[in-house]
Amino acid sequence: MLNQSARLDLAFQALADPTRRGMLARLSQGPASVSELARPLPISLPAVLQHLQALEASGLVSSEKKGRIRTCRIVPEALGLAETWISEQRALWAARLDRFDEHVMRLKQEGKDNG
Amino acid sequence: MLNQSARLDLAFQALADPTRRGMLARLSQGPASVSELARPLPISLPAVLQHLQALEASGLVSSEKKGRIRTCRIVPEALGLAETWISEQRALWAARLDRFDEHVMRLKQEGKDNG
DNA sequence: GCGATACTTAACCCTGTGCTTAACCAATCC
DNA sequence: GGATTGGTTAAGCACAGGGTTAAGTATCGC
Repeated sequence: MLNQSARLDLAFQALADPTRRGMLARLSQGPASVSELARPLPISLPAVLQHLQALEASGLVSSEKKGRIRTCRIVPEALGLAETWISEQRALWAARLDRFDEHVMRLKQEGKDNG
Repeated sequence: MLNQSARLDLAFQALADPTRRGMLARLSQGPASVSELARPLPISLPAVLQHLQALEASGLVSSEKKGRIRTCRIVPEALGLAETWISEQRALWAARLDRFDEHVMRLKQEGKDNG
């Protein structure tokens, strides 16, 4: 079992590559086989496999093999983890900014009082 | 000037490390000096510097030096880019899921018609 | 000025990532 | 059943990432 932080590592790392984001974008329009994913890409099939493994390790994508073709699909919940982390950080930051605004206003007020 | 994809690369890559996420979390509560960022971390100061450089390269953090201390702060807009990309993907996926639901319903309907 | 403080740079090490080619296995197709 | 298609594994290579120590530079406080 992976802890939260390790899962975020894998998710963000998976997202940090344009090839993998491209594969993800393709998959967000529907399932695809490995060769379908590879077709638009300028790299070899084994390279695509490795990217796919990174995506699966991160939980962003799942796949299953039937006959000789492997079908890949997006796992939507996984993106939620990353999105949640980001929006939490933004919330924290926003809360601090609010306090800072108050602080600035107080400073301005003092400026008026003294000038 | 960096294009969108390169900026996403840097942003997600910066987020893909627990040390950097920790620094970011610290900074979301307010500006800090380099040594303040380093204090809770089990690594050397140069290592912290390098993480800081990664964060600055991604645009997530900015810093300025005054006297001998460098003060680092979050750049809130930068997180928006990453968040936007994720939510766009989710929107695409959701749209496809809707179409899939329709499809399933149509299939069910046909099942009823034939059975 | 002198020592302590706060970074910064440089040089290096080890591991991980992204890619390749070559060879291999397993389902289809004719 | 032999060729083709779809995927997989293995081996190897180049380079980037994350860490170290050691040595430098620029304030600050006395």
